[in-house]
Amino acid sequence: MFDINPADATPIWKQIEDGMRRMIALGTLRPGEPVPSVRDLAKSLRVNPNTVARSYQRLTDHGVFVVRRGEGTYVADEPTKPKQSESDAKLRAAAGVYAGAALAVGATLDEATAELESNYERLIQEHRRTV
Amino acid sequence: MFDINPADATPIWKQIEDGMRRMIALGTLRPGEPVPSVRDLAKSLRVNPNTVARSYQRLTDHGVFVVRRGEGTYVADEPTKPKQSESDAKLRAAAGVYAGAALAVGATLDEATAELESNYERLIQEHRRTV
Amino acid sequence: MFDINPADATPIWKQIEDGMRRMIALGTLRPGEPVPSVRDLAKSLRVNPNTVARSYQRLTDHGVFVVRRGEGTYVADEPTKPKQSESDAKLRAAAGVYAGAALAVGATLDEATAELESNYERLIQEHRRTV
Amino acid sequence: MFDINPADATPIWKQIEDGMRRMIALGTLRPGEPVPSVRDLAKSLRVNPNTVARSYQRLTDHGVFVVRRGEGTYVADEPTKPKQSESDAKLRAAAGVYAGAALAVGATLDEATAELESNYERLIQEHRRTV
DNA sequence: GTGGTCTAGACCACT
DNA sequence: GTGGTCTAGACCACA
Repeated sequence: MFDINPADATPIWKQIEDGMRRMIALGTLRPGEPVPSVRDLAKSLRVNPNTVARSYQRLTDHGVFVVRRGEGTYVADEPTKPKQSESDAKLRAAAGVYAGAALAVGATLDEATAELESNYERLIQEHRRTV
Repeated sequence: MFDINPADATPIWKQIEDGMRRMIALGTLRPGEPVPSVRDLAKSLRVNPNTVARSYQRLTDHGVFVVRRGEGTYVADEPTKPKQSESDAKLRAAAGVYAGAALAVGATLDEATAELESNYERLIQEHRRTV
Repeated sequence: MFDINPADATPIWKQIEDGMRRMIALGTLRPGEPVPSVRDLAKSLRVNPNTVARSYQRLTDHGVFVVRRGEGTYVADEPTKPKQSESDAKLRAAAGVYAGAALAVGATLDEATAELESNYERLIQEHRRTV
Repeated sequence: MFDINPADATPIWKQIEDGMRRMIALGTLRPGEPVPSVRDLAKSLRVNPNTVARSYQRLTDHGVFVVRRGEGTYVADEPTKPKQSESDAKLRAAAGVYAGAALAVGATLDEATAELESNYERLIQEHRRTV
């Protein structure tokens, strides 16, 4: 569904959580649709099942997923939109980190923007491919 | 010289390392110039000296700083330019993380770019102020 | 696995780092194999875990070790061969120090060579014993 | 008279002390001969005079130098030969360090020996040149 | 004064 | 269990 980068400092459970949110945001995963079982996803991502379970738990807690007991896990019908303010804060924080890294390697704003665009497109393509 | 963001998950020693690299990249800190002593910087950042020492030592190992024993620490005369390939890889990795975060909160490419720009400018301003 | 010599002026963390590199160079530690946990090695060497961690982290930074989060530390699959030029430089520097010491105590080249050989063999034996 | 390598981890005062011992061992500096003044040597080596003074003090303490008040410092008439056992111990320790470094960079015994020889010769040449 | 090393112990996150 | 980070404090060597 998406790739896990073990070298990245980002916790794996967060990479999974973000990956799921991206798929929903992009419409690759639609409200009401089932999501892979913890075990299946763990196997396909070559990751510890506990780690996947942790991500699912968080997504469920946040109302993004719903669990139908005995059936499985599904994307919530009315995926709770995080408050705009929260999303903004997260985006701003992430932007600050990226800008700091770009300046540290001596990249210009143009270079940083170009790299952002290509990665943005790449991620979208990766998710589309999955469909 | 720059700010430490304790809320940021980025380790403090890395924030310091990146901050120093930024100051050099921006020319606020020039080759041959002395950098604050470990103890001074630790005090001004309200951080344990060991943490600052760790950053300094990494920068020294990478040839960005040079130590004159018993005297102090200085910006290297010929600040080793990291290979272009390495800088590119770092930038790409950071861009991937940011793009992923942006998509996860449902931000458009334009929004992500705008946020990047404002943060990029903000960091530059902060460093210039120090002069 | 190897001995730490507290009398030696060489920092402990460097003795550990070099010891690990030797074990890999000698094949006592093979690519992909796990290395002792930080805590275990610290206990067996009777050294503070932080000191061992420092060595491990340097080795990881240099691509000699890889960390699987939450699992443990392993010898990298393709142990990065340091550039020949770097190895040469290190060897030359070390040789210069040794030659200087030998001359300072009035040892002839033959004596210095003999002592080198016996120590070289001794270290190999010590590592082989570990197998 | 000899070179100081500030990059080398060996303390500068020890580099000076060893350098002096080498010059005596090689006969470039003979018993009864005067040695450069602390200030002159400090200037030519581009080193802090305190550092040179420290080396001279140690050499005087060990009976290698003698101070004639108001005149200057001279090589002792009967340079105290360090006990053979002490010299051996020093040589052995230095050999151990060098052997360890050689193995750590994956050098063979032949390579290590060759590098030792060339450095040994180099140092002798450097001292002879000074005459 | 400078940086370097080491210990001790705490806390955290990941698996 | 694993490694990673940070603090606190001590001691040392160097200049």
